[in-house]
Amino acid sequence: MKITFLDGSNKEFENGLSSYEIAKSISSSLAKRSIFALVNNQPYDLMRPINFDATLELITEDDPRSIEILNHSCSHLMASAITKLYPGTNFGVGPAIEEGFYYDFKTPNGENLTESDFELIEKTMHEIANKNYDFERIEVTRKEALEMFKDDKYKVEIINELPENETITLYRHGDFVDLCRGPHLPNTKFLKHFKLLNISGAYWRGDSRNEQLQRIYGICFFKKEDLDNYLVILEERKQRDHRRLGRELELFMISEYGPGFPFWLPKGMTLRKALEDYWYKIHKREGYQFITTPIMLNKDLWEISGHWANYRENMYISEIDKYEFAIKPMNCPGGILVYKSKLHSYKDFPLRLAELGLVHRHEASGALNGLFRVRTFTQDDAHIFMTEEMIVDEVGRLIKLFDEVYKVFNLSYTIELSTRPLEKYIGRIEVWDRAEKALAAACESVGKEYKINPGDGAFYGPKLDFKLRDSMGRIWQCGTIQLDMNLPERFDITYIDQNGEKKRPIMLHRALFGSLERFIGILIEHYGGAFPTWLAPVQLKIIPVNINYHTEYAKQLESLLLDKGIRVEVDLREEKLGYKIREAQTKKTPYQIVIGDKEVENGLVNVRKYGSNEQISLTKEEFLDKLLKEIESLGKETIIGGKSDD
RNA sequence: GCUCCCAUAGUUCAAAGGUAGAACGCAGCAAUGGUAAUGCUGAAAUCCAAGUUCGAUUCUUGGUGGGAGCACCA
Repeated sequence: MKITFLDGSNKEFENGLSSYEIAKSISSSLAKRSIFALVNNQPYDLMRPINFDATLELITEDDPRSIEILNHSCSHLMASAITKLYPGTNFGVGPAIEEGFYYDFKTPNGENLTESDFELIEKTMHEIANKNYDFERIEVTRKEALEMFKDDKYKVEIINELPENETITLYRHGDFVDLCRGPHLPNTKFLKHFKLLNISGAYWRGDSRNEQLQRIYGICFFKKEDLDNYLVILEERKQRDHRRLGRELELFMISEYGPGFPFWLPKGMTLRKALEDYWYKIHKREGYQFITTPIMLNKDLWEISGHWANYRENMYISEIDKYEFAIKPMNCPGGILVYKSKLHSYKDFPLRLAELGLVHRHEASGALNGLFRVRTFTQDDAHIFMTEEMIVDEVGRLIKLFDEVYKVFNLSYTIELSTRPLEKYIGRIEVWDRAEKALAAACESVGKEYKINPGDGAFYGPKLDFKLRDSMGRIWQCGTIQLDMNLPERFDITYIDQNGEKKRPIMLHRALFGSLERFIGILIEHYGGAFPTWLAPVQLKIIPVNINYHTEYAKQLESLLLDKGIRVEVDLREEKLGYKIREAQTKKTPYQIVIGDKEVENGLVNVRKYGSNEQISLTKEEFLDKLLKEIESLGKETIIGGKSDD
């Protein structure tokens, strides 16, 4: 057989040689370091014989692609250890994931394992791995597979769902055999530096109607230092957690009397207000009009909108004067009432009605998570009414706006286009197809990549979702652009076209931040609490060296800055200078100014930027001018280069 | 909602079947200072309910709240 290598060279080999043997013929150290191979770009076990002309790429442990194989094999190792400790355990699925691996299982007597079992499982894993078992690939028929796994109902279910013509493969190390597509490591000896991280429940096949299995997450690396580094990173992420920073920086709190109902503290409210001001400014520029709609409306309205039928279990409902009222879980019905309050012409389009709308949703208790998932939040919502021809332009314009705003925060994001659900959807398929094409075209028109998320659209229309990442690597939907083919019908909204005829407009929902709560949660973690000056709750701390001699000048400076809208505080406490400096730094105040004799005599300020040890002397006027420029430019122009926490 | 874990001053952590100790923060007093913690003194806590027990904050059960994940979702 002829094997072609990556560099384009090729060589004849005896049929049936494995990648390992081919590697060995080139260099024994290459063979040793190789983890798996890509044969005609298909992942192949290193020891699997090749019987045909093929291209061959050997993947060594230095290649990031090998880490997935390592983790996948480690999940098998864990399963073998659990089987040894709890014979008869049934296994669900056990893949490698972005960070590490997991395996779902159910012990024979249904006893639940806990974190305290990790030590023993890890020890057993090491014992098995140290036997240096080869991972053997075994091909079997469906019948053989069903016979082998007859005691494992999950595996039987999986086997029965494999396509008829697919070769069924098993992998064995030692006496443990698992149904698996592979590929795997050549040998368990690579599995040395792993750690089990957490345990939880997980529904079989990801469906809450099914029974719950146990899931253990773990992670594996080739080198000990990589594992150690990872554990340090986990620790650092905890330091960045917005719930922790929210408390330390006094931004928000959540009381046990209102789970999921955050309180904004003065510092957090200031930050939020800065964000809202920015939001108003750009939306005004983009031609939006602003409204506020009531947070509570009569049940009849929710019956028209369909929420009463479809969303009731998430709504807070109250009876007033014998009528049922619901607190709004969404702003759209209110926005539509505003639209319907007058007759509209095609000349009004696109009509953009924006609202910082406070909504309440009764989310499941287990879903709550700091500011990321709450039961009351403010959506930076807007409803846009237009004709179908306007969709591509308007959505393209929106994507550009979203991009501009996320760039201000240096946030990276991905776009997902969610299409028509397979079952639960309303409207005609042709309309859906056109709408989906329009959203895709809008992305393309502004040169943005998107991933298609088939079947994940809302029942009333397709949508573009903008996903941001938190410090734990979890992805959260923030921005969203949704076409609505339902509410315009239900509310019978119309406009008058060129010919004086009544027509049905297209309606679009969109949110840029998604919710202020979630977005600010993301920002807290993104900046690690060290906000850019324009957002920081306290932008500037003035610290007099001696409160008896320097207070007057400090107060003068304060009123000069306050007058320009700078958020400034003077620290007049009877504490030592070092103490106040330390606090200004731990609270991550963007700028601190120290006022002493030198400054008072010469009308100067001594400035230090957060994260920097550099001190700069400027005149008051010069400093103010630069500070205002920095704030005005949203941080693009800075006074002094300092460490940025992005 | 489900599985597992957790619950002690405002916060972060100790300790114990016989009512609990520290650090930071807070209050008072002293100290007047040049870039990350001045000293002393003080106030301050066992989430709620039932059970076991001579005695429970500790053990058991239930509730409430929190964390990780699943499911659900901005």
